[in-house]
Amino acid sequence: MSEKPIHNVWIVEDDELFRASLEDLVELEDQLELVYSVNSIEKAFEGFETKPIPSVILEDIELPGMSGIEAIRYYKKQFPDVAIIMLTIFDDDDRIFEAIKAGADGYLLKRSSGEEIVKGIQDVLAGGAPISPSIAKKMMRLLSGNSPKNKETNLTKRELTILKLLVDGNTIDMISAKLFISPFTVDTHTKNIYRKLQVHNRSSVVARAIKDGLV
Amino acid sequence: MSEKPIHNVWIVEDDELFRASLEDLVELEDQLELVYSVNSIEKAFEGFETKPIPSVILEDIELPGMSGIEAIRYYKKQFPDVAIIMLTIFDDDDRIFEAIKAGADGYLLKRSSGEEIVKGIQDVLAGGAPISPSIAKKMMRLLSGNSPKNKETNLTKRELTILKLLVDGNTIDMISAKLFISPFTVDTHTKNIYRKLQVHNRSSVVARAIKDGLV
DNA sequence: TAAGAAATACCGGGAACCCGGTATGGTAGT
DNA sequence: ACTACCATACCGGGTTCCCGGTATTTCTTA
Repeated sequence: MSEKPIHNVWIVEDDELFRASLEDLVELEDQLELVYSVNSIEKAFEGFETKPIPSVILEDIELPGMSGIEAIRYYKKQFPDVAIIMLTIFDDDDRIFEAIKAGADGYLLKRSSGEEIVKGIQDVLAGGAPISPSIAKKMMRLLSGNSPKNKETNLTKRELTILKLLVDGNTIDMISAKLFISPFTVDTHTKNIYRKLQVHNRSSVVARAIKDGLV
Repeated sequence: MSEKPIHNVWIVEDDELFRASLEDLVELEDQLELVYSVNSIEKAFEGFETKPIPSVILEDIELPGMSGIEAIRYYKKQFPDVAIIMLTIFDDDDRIFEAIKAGADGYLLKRSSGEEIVKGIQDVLAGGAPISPSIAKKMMRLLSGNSPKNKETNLTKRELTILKLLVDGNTIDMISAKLFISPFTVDTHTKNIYRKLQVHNRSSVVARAIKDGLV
């Protein structure tokens, strides 16, 4: 076996102190080489032609200026094989989902230990996706759809049944036929669902039902 | 501040060797107390009435007999506050998604180090969701991959704008007012959206848009 | 057993939707 | 210059929704 391969690392982080500690972390690892470290996305882009191709980019998601999420797409376009780790202060950041969709490979909290961050870099290089546990919790909620609100909807069984059929695009008459009840009854249930969910039309009820994981 | 709280741990694992090493791991931690360790789900259920309530259950997902995923629901029903960590040999296990939906709190590979498993237990106790990086990769694919058509819906810019407003529950007249265009125009766009997405009513278009991540 | 919730059923009127048309000016590409 | 597409605008007729009511029959549960 020969030497372990060396991996180039870029850092994009505007907090000077935090960036300095990231730099230290990377430099202390033998198999990592810090090749570019900047405080804005705009500067990062300037390195596209001049700096060594990165294997890993560490990027703050809360950067001022251009959205850190938009930037992900550009990095991936420029360097298709790069692994991107987003860093964030907050674990309840709505941008997590956006970043994942844009192609981020990992998602770590800034309050993670240095050890955890280094391990995260190794994980992405091995093809894994390092995720801080509290962020993973968010992701799992998204996947399982059990958003916290869904426990307090106090919809009855019958109302839930009808709600599912509404979400599937059925009209009142269709539901009436499928459940063998009068269309008037379906109408009544529908009105009650609207009242309980505080919406006033079909579109909103469908949107609410899906987003809150009621179906 | 008094002593750190002690957390009860159950282990459900049929591989005798692996179970023994899990037992060792737990027993070596001061704040963890191994209170029940069995090799099948059936036996685990027997402990519902007689054994101390667990804070954490470590369970193999590949157990013979009753599905480990079904078991999750029973544990959660019996002990609503318990944190469940599933253990698996394979990171490409299709049951990952099922387990998450059933309410598992964490998902670790058996090949994880003892250190990582102990950290995982601490993570769930802190309300997080420990996930092995290679499994997290799977999850992220599910999250980002559930909108594959997203790029090829051939909706125009304007149609997308109107679609978003439709999903938010706006009527044609409201959209017309917001975009400063005639309601007839909005109607035309809506018809074109219906045709392109092959749906025939508001509910279906909202459902499609949300589920396919078009909005 | 009395009260309350759930499920059922009905009516009418105004609003909104769905669809099949037709039509025109602008703009991007070949 | 021609084609294709986009965004805009209009009409009419049938369908469906939305909301305000009222009302009866189970269930459940305190």
